[in-house]
Amino acid sequence: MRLTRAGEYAVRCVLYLSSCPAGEVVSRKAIAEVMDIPEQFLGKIAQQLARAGIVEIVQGAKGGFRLLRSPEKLSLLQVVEATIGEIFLNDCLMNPGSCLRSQACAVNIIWDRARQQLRETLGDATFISLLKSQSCMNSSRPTLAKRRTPARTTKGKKKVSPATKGG
Amino acid sequence: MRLTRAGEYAVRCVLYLSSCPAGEVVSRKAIAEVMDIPEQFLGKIAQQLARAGIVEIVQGAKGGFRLLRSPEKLSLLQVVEATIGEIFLNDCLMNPGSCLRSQACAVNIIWDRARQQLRETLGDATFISLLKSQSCMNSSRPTLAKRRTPARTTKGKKKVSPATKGG
DNA sequence: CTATATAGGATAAAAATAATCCTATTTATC
DNA sequence: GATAAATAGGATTATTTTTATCCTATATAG
Repeated sequence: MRLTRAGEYAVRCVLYLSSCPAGEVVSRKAIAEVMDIPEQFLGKIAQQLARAGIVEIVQGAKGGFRLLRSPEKLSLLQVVEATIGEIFLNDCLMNPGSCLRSQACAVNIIWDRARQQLRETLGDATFISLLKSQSCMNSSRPTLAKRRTPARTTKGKKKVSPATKGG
Repeated sequence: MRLTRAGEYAVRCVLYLSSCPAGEVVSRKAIAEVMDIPEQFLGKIAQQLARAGIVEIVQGAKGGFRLLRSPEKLSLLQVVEATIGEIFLNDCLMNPGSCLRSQACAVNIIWDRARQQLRETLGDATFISLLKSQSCMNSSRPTLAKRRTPARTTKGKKKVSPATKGG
């Protein structure tokens, strides 16, 4: 009944991209380090975000991910569902054919109502609104959301030192 | 992000007990057969329902389960949470200590709102209301919810024949 | 006392989740 | 074009969660 870690990582990733200048390519490594996501795993997650048209993956040197959607119009729901699939809360809804109990079933009507509320709540939460208020990043990383991509002036790779990670 | 099968089974079990005369002991086997629940697994689930004070387990010959709570005051939420634990939708809420991102985090505020709505919706759904409207059982089992415990007049065990199961 | 039933610990099987490895391919830069 | 920097993506592995099932013990009705 919980958001998977992949879903959480996806949100973190997009949250970070949303805090960077629009259209900027941010390296996978940087996102992984700053947002505390296993880098290879982030690669997989980004593929799903790319399939959903949320990010663009730029290969090659200086490659990375670019946010394609404006944070004003991108919701938590879109990012989460791009990653874990459409949200359902129970199985009868998921596979109506597999279960004789699906139609006009009072229990499923409740679950369906709950599902709709959940999706509406997540759908109303845009990334711009998440950034405006305190976001996950702020409490653990110093003023991260306000920085404009740390790798801007650095040509070579700038490894985030473990010392500063603790915050 | 879905209700586990154990949770679904628990709901089915209580739904069935709710359809029986108050205080009646219904055998595990009967519940398992009619509601299509693996019998041993139902045993485990019943233990959790018993710990939560929702059912009483009666051992020995003519044993089984008895619903302790009135279906008017018993909610889907209570049964589900007795089985799968308190509902959380993400992990920061679950283990605030383990995650620096928990406090005043916009993302978690959204998840928390969604969680509250979900719990409220499930909490408002009483078993009596589920029985009054079409319930899961009705579409797959003939008028089950209206019957008053089939094992009433039968002394020996009455095995539900596979032929009638198909509906 | 015997048959009927559930308890509950241990264990197993299956599925989902989380991650990692490694080769291939793409791209910027020299 | 060569080279280095990056990601792609299939295959694989590890871990955790879920879903059971086995089996001995124990309780109860008659």
